Amino acid sequence: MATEIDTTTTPRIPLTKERVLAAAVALADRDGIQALSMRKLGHELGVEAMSLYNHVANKEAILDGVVDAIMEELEEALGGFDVPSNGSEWKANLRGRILTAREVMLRHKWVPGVIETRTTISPIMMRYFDTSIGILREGGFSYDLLHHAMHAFGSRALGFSQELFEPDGDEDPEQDATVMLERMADQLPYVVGMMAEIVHDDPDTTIGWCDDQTEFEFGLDLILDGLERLRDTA
Amino acid sequence: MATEIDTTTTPRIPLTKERVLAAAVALADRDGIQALSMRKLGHELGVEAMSLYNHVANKEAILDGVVDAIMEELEEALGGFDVPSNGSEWKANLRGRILTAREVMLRHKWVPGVIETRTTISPIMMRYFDTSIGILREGGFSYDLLHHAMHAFGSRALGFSQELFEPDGDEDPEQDATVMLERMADQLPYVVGMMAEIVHDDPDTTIGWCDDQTEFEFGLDLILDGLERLRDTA
DNA sequence: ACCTGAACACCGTTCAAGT
DNA sequence: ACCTGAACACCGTTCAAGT
Repeated sequence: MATEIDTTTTPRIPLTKERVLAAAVALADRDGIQALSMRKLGHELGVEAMSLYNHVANKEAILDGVVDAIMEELEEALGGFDVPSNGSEWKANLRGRILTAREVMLRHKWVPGVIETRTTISPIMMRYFDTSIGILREGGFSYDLLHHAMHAFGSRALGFSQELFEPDGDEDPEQDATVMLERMADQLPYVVGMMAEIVHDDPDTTIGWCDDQTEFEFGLDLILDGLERLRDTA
Repeated sequence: MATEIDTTTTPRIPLTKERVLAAAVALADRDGIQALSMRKLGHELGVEAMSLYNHVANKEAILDGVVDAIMEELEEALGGFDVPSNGSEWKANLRGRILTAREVMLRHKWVPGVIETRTTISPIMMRYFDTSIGILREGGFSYDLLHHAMHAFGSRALGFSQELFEPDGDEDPEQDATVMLERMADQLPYVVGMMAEIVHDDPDTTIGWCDDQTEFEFGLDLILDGLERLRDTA
């Protein structure tokens, strides 16, 4: 492996939980989340898989740990989790914080998938949500409406949204969406109609794929605007 | 296993792809998605795991297949995928279809997780989306706006939303959200404030857990209302 | 206190062999 | 044509043994 430490010349750096988690993040960034196994992670650190158990309880603890490591990266990117004092600017403030979270997630695209498998909320995650809630509260929302709002955001509060059917890297052209579309065109009148216009709007791309950033911001603004309206009519 | 076929008395029903997929759905319904392994599925059918490969290409094909089986169940629940002729009722029609999809997903809670791992859209899924798009189109939406709308719905179009941190069945009380909340109360002023009011609103439950159905419908209506407004101001 | 090697109980999948 | 048994290349994890 490219990043393996040369144990013959390099004096052995003692293993710590922090080093294990940092190596786990690096491994997932480089080779994808499916490459994050105890054996491969051990190999990356120049150690047997079983040695890792001296520093973390089990693999679940590693997955909890890497999510926390990413939350720390987000806290740094935001300059700390704080509720800004200009409460009336809640919309721009929340929007900006969510788009920063999105940047962090785009740097570690495997993180959303791991977050979805977590069953507990860690303290740092809780602090992130606390200040998100705080921004809404200082923006004049009732706790009742703001609670609904947090549910409405869902994963968007953390900067990602479920893009259903993200096409895989290894593309079998025979079961490509384009091929199916041609073959089923008569059964899919509205999809065909939509595609024709999307492609027209975006002449650079052949098959009119979507700009994820634009779509994310569209959905985010739809929710933010809707919440503002509910706040003002309550 | 309770549902295993008694091969000594029952004449052997020939294995087919349909029987394999039906058994896979039943197994996941009963024991959870993690129980759906080739070996266990074979055992359920009174056959070795390797026999399954005579009827499906591999495990991925089984996962594709069970999603399609659920989509067929949805098609039946909806009485077919059709675009109703009363286009002006688009909002109620789309809302009703999505809530029906949600009922199907609640009958098979493991399905959303499987859908999230799919990389291709199957023909039946495509037909579902085609008619969803059709409802919006006949409701007076431009293809451009309706395309954004589909992205904004995300998984909600299929009746589920990413409930972050769904608490697990096996609850370690020490890392329960309640315990952490007490311990971190001073660092989480807004969460504490919100909780105080949510619990007050809902005196039946001790810790003020959320009604997922209510929250799903809130988010859904927020998006539907926002889209209607955009359609009318465009 | 930390690391290792062997082992256990699982995976998905292949392949040659059976009927 | 369909099913089987053995095997391969992986998993996470336990445990006794090393230093």
